[in-house]
Amino acid sequence: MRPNKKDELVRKALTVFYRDGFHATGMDKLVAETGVSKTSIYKHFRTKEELIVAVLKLRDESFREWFEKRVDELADTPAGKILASFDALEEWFEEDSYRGCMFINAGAEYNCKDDPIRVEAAHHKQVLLEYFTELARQAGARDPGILGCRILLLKEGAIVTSSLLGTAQPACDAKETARILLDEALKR
Amino acid sequence: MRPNKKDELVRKALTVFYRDGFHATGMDKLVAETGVSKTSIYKHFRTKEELIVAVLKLRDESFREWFEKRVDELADTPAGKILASFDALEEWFEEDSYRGCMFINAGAEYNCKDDPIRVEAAHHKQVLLEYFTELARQAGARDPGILGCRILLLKEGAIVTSSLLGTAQPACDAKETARILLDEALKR
DNA sequence: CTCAAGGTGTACTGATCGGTAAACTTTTGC
DNA sequence: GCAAAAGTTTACCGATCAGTACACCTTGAG
Repeated sequence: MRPNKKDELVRKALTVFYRDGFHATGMDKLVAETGVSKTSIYKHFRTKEELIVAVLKLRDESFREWFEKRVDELADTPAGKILASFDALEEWFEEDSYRGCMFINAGAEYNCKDDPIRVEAAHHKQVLLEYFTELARQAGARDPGILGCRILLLKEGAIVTSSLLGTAQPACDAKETARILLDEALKR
Repeated sequence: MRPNKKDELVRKALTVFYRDGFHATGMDKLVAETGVSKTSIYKHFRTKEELIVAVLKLRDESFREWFEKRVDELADTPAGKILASFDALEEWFEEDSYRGCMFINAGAEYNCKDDPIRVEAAHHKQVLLEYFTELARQAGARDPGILGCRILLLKEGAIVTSSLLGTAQPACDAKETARILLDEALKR
């Protein structure tokens, strides 16, 4: 299997895991949906967990790439980008395939706190926090770390709420809330 | 099995499902941990899903009972109760057994949008939204519905973040954020 | 005491779980 | 062109999955 075949396996596995969940997706289903035989899968990944970690690494990379690119398209100023984040989220929520945040879902299924899957999920959130904190700094927030935390809270809340309630509305609520926090962080 | 035995089964099943997850908890493990034989379990619940729904109904009831009671103990005024919500959450986050929100976790594992498990999860969030909205109304918020939404976003965000990052800190961040939103909703 | 009714534990079902052994086919290096 | 290496297929492993058949035991009524 050529190296790009491995990437394609991970890419296809990502789709299935995201759609159906981790425990609910057996290796046999993965074989059927990716077209890659089980033996080949186990040539590249020693266990299902290892495959899941690879899937999460890809997800981290591609989600952030998409998100940051979309935010850059939607706004020019740092403050504008913070608000535009929620427009980008809204677009995501409205996709038919939207199934919440894959890292939150992974954390829900793998609870042992030093599980590599959970570590990967925590890492993703940490990197997003740094992204928002950097935007907050560029926007001139009084305390960029605190504003970053707050924006992250709104983002996570919007993801969970929109997923469970089945509406993209929380993205708008979060955006208006972010506007208030931004004002507060810039005044004086 | 006497009726209170059934409740005890659901209570014990709740502990196991919350600790280990839904798909990762087989009926055999449930038999071992509850001391109730499989035959007896299936006398009361036709399927595992039906048992899970019963567990979620109990969780909804007991969580809200604990939460609202704790908030009432911590504050007297409606605005104070909104802020005290995050103190109550912080206490929850610090429990050793804390494993995030059971409804978010359930939604992560059961993605089919009309699955009764998912419906139960959505219902729980809806009821909490009404709780916060009512507090916002009593506090004299300009638009109680909007403030309620925002507080809910903060709560969900804090739950997810504290669960993945393994720290109760997001409860404090969310509380300070709620204070800003409250001020904004009361001014003028 | 007897007998019926309902709750219980044991042992099992076929299906699927994650993972592997070994034969077979394709690709690669020389 | 030919052999070694890499990838694939098929068939299988024991364990566990959700769910059930049935014998057993307890209980309450007469």
